[in-house]
Amino acid sequence: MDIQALRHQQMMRAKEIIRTDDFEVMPPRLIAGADVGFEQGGDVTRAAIVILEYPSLKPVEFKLARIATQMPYIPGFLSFRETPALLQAWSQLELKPNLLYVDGHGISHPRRLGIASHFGLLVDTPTIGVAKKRLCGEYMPLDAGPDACQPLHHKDEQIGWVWRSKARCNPLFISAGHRISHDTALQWVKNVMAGYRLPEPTRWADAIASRRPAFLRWQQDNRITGL
DNA sequence: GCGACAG
DNA sequence: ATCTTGTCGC
Repeated sequence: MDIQALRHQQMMRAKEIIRTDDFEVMPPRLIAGADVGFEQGGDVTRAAIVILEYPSLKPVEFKLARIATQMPYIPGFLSFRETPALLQAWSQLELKPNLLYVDGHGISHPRRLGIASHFGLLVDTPTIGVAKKRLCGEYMPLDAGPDACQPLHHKDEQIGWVWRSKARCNPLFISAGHRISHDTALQWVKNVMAGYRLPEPTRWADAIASRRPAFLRWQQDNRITGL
């Protein structure tokens, strides 16, 4: 694989990212979370996308895709590794969300094309990047308390937010993905929190992609009750 | 040259 | 990311 070519592709596609609010529906009626996991020592990539209703935050559909892993993990090039599986899960969905939360960075990326931005561009849908670690940029130390927030900067521009979503937890790195502004991205993460460190769409997608026991139990229960 | 480095 | 038990703190 040619990293130089991928870097060039990122720089070109980053120019297509829309950083202003562009919701088809405001507020969105359907939101979604996307996450990727791995099996068998990394040979198999597993992508989950889950659709939730807003504002109830109840899941109404989910799809899981499994494909052979395409590429190794290289910081800054995550989307080339995870996007193929995500696209497959996306294509199987019967419902399409008005807003999608992606596990990883959006424009808070060295070339402004993290996985949330790249995937948002591919499926032409508003996206928000929700990452658990910094990839690039600098920020002022956060207050100890909950709800502490600082802008994330890189090369003299704001690329996102560092926000403590829950007391005594490490902060989240929130950034615009595609077709959304900084402020709206942060606002819509706050709008879908339910008392945990991660927003609900991300939490559900993670539970599905990683086969969490809590999700397997939920799935059993709802087959019986018919959801 | 050295350190940093989403998932 | 994934492999995994107990443990500390609210």
